[in-house]
Amino acid sequence: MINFNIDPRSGVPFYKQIVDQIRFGISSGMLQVGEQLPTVRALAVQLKVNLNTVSKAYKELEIQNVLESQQGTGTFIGSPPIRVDTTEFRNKLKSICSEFLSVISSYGFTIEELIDELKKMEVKNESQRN
Amino acid sequence: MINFNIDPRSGVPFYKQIVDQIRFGISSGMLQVGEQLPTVRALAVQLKVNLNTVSKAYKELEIQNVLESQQGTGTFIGSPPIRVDTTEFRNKLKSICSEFLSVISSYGFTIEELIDELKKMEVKNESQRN
Amino acid sequence: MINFNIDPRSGVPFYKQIVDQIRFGISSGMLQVGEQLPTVRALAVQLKVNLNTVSKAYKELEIQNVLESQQGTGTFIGSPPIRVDTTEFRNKLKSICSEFLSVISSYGFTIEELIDELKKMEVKNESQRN
Amino acid sequence: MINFNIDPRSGVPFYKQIVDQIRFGISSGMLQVGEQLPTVRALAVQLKVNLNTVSKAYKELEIQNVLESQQGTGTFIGSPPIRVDTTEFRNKLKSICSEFLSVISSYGFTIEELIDELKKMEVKNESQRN
DNA sequence: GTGGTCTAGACCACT
DNA sequence: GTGGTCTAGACCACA
Repeated sequence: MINFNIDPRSGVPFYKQIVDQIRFGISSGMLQVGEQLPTVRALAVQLKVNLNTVSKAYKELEIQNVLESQQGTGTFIGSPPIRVDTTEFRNKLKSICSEFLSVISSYGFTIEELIDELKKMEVKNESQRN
Repeated sequence: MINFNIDPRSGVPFYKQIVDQIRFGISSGMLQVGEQLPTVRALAVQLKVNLNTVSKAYKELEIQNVLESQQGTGTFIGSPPIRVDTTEFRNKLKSICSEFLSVISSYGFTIEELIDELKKMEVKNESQRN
Repeated sequence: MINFNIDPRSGVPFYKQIVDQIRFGISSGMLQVGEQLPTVRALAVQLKVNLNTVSKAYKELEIQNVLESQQGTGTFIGSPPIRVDTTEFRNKLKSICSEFLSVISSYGFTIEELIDELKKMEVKNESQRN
Repeated sequence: MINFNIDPRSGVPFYKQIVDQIRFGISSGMLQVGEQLPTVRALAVQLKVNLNTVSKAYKELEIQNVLESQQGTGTFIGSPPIRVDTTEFRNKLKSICSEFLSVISSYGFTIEELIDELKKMEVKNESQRN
C-alpha cells in the first residue's frame, strides 16, 4: 500500500506523479506483485484530481505492462519486466543526470552534496526493505 | 567555451537544453565568470533553432542572475550567488532528490547506478578544471 | 482582480507593463495569494496584444516565484517569499533609490513631489485593502 | 564637477546613465550654469565606454537645451528650462512611480521603507546644497 | 480550454 | 553587430 501524494507546485504533471509513485512503490518493495491498487475513482477522490488524470496514469502503466487491469475486479501490480540494457538506455540515464545537475546547481548545491544525500536515501531504503 | 548540442528527440524543450548546458558549463568550470557567450544569432544558427529560442534561454538565466546581458555588447557569465544555508534549503535538496529518484526508478535504474553515473560526471569535471 | 491596461506610447515593453501591474496588484493587496489570473488567451485578447507577450510576462513572474502556472489548469498568485534582511539588501534599496532619483530629476521632478506621489499610492492601497 | 560613474550591471543604457547623472548634478546644485563639462573624449576614456556613447548623451541634452556646445571651446551647462506642468507630465510621474514600485516590490521592500529611504536622501541633499 | 514551445520574420535600441 | 521586443500562426501536453 502506498500513501499517494500530489504536489501541485512541483511542476511535474499530476498523472506523472502518480505513475512515478507506483513505479517507485514497486521498485522499493512497498507494492508487491499481484497486489490490488485503489480504484480510479477512489484515488481521484483521495488526491482531489480529475478522474481522467488517474485513468491516464493507470493506462500508461498498463501499456508498459507494469499494471494489469481486469474488468470488473480492479487494477493489480503485474510481474516485473526484464531489464533491457541498451546504449539508448544508458544515454537516457546520462541525460536525466545532466538535467538534474542543472536543477541542483540552480539551487547552489554541488554534486558532492547530492551524492551524499542520495547515499543516505539508499541506506534508508535498504533498511525499509529488510 | 561549450560545445552546445540540441537533442530534438529528448522531449526536453530546446531552450531548456540550452539553459541546462550553460548551468552545467558554469558549475563544471568550463565557463568562467565574465566570459562571453556566443551571440544569440550565432548560437541560433549553430544549433539550427530560432533566434527567439536562444534568446529565451539567455533571458531566463539573466533573470536568475546567472548571466548578464548588455544591449549592443553581448551576454556574459555573471558572478556566482552567495550561498545561504538554511534548513529550508537542505529540505529542498531532499525533495529534489526524492523526485529525481522517482524519475530514475520509473526507468528501472537503481540508486546505485545513479550514484555511479554522478561520480563519473564529478570526476570528469574535476579533470576538466585542471 | 485587476483592470489591466497597456500604454503603447510609454516606451515600456508590453510584457513589462503586465509584469508591473501584477506585481503592483499583489503588493497592494488587489491580488490575493492563490487567486487565479486571467488566462493568457483572455488577457491577450483584452489587451489586444499577442498571446506570447502575455505568456512572456507570466513566465517571468513564474521564474521569480511570484506566480504558479499549472498546464491545463491556469495561472495563480504564489505565496510571498520570506524576507531576508541583510546589509547587502539595505544597500540594494539605496542603490535603487539613487538610480530612481536620477530618473525623476531628469524629468524635473523633485524628491518632495516624488514622496507626495508615493504617499498617495500608499493611501490608495490601504483604502482598497479595507 | 561630477564624479561620473557607469554601472554596467544596472541594465540602464550607458548613455542614459550619463544623461541622468548630468541632470541630477544640475538639479542638486553640483553643476552650476555655465560650468564646463569634460570633453567627449576625456569622459569616454574615464568611463571606459565608446566615444559615440558619450557623444549621444551630450547630444540628447543639447536637444533638450540642458547643455550648450560651442565649437572648438567645449560643452557647458545651459540655463535651467522653465518647468511646464501639464497633465501629461503628472502622468509621467505616476507611471515612473508605478514601474519603480514594481522593482522595489520584487526585492520585497514596502512603500513605507522606500519613502523612509527617500526622506533620508532628501535631507542629505539639502545639507549638501547649503 | 489551459499553459508551453517553436518558427519566421520584422523592427527597435544600444555600442 | 549586439540584444530586446513583438506578431501571427502553428502544434503539443495536460486537466
